[in-house]
Amino acid sequence: MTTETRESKAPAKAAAVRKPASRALQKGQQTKHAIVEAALGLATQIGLEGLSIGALAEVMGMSKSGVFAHFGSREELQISVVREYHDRFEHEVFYPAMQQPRGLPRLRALFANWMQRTSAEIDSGCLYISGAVEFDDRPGPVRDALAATVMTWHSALQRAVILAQQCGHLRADADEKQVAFEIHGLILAWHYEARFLKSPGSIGRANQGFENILARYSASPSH
Amino acid sequence: MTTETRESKAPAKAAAVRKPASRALQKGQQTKHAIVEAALGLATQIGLEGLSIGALAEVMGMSKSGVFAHFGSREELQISVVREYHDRFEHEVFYPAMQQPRGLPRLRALFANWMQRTSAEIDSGCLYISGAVEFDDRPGPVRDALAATVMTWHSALQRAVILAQQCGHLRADADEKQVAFEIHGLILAWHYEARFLKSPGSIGRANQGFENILARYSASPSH
DNA sequence: TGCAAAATAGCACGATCGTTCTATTTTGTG
DNA sequence: CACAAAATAGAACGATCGTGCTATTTTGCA
Repeated sequence: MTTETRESKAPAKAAAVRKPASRALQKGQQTKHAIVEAALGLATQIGLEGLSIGALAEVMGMSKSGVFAHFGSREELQISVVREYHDRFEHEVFYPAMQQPRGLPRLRALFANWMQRTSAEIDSGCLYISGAVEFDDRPGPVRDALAATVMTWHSALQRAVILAQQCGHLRADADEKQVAFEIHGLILAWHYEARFLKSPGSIGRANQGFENILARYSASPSH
Repeated sequence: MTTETRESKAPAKAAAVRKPASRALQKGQQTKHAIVEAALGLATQIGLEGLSIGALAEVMGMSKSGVFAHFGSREELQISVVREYHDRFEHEVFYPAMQQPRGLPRLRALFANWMQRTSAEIDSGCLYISGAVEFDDRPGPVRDALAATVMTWHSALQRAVILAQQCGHLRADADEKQVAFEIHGLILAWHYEARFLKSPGSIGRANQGFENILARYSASPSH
């Protein structure tokens, strides 16, 4: 759940030679980050493909070329948005759950944080879901970045399942991919019904479905 | 699972006065249908929003305005595509399953046909899924048509669950919305993993998940 | 075979898109 | 303060979009 070797364009001497405290030619970086944040807000609403530099410039109160110069291409902007989303997802879902003890507590925390994250996205939209639809047959670096990010998260989820098995909380013969698949389905169904169909009660069905999955794969007898 | 009162523009006398057999000013209708079919093919690949009249005209070997004249607006074209998709879904998934006896056989057939349908869409894309993402925060007649169509299908699925309960195949205390929710999640997760992530084995996980759901809500003891 | 009507083509419009180019302003630092 | 470099603005480009307008072709029926 880590992604290294980014921002390779930054000159190495920025970290080597510095005078007062630790600020080195940062004005560009911080407005770039502000642009990415605004772009993420737009992308979660209208999608990565619907994200346009013109609309982004208007939100930022800048000129199109001023925004464009930070990325060099629309694709690079989209990739930056994907990375920003990945970082937020990591900090809001993954890291907090990692502070829970291994096994069921951590798995529950992962699901609860995931639900909470998606809950906030019922109004704004989830980039992992909309991006998957937009780029499922559009090969290129954006799709690769998106898919790599999602698969990193899925691997983390599967690892939590395996740990729960090793702790004796889940049946040892359960397939961690199967468990993660079914959990993923609950999130997707919830997002679909809540955000698109706007059917009430879907959050309860997602939570109930999670309990059903735990009960099925639970190591404890009966129930 | 029926949608009446469509094609209201057709003059009523077309069905009243006819000479030879039963063909009345049909050239326009049949090319319109051909256009909608081609549009559906495009929309399943690049989405309803990505569907452009120019690209559609090129595929059809027609002029832009020639295509446009059949619909009067892009929205009307999109709605026609949604209706065409609905019809196909009905004929490929719903109607064949209705020939199975009530209860588990029919529910299994619904899921199997749904899977088969989605399986064919791993290459082309599913309009109910991509459309939901594209129009989840874009109100208008296209969204309404899409949502109504999906909810019709969900109702049909829930009705099949209730029938299975009445047949004694499923537990009477199960919530049909909960069962349909979990089944829907399996389809969504499969579509996501197969079409976007391209992870192998996801079809088996979807089928396994369905068996898990049936086992959970089965009326028969143990198992 | 004619003739009205339907179907289609051709053209142009304003708007928006990503991108490039060249000025101009702002920044950080000697 | 001065000066180089970074950051931003402004204008323009070709392309594509949906749509309206007017011709032209094709159709169906007397």
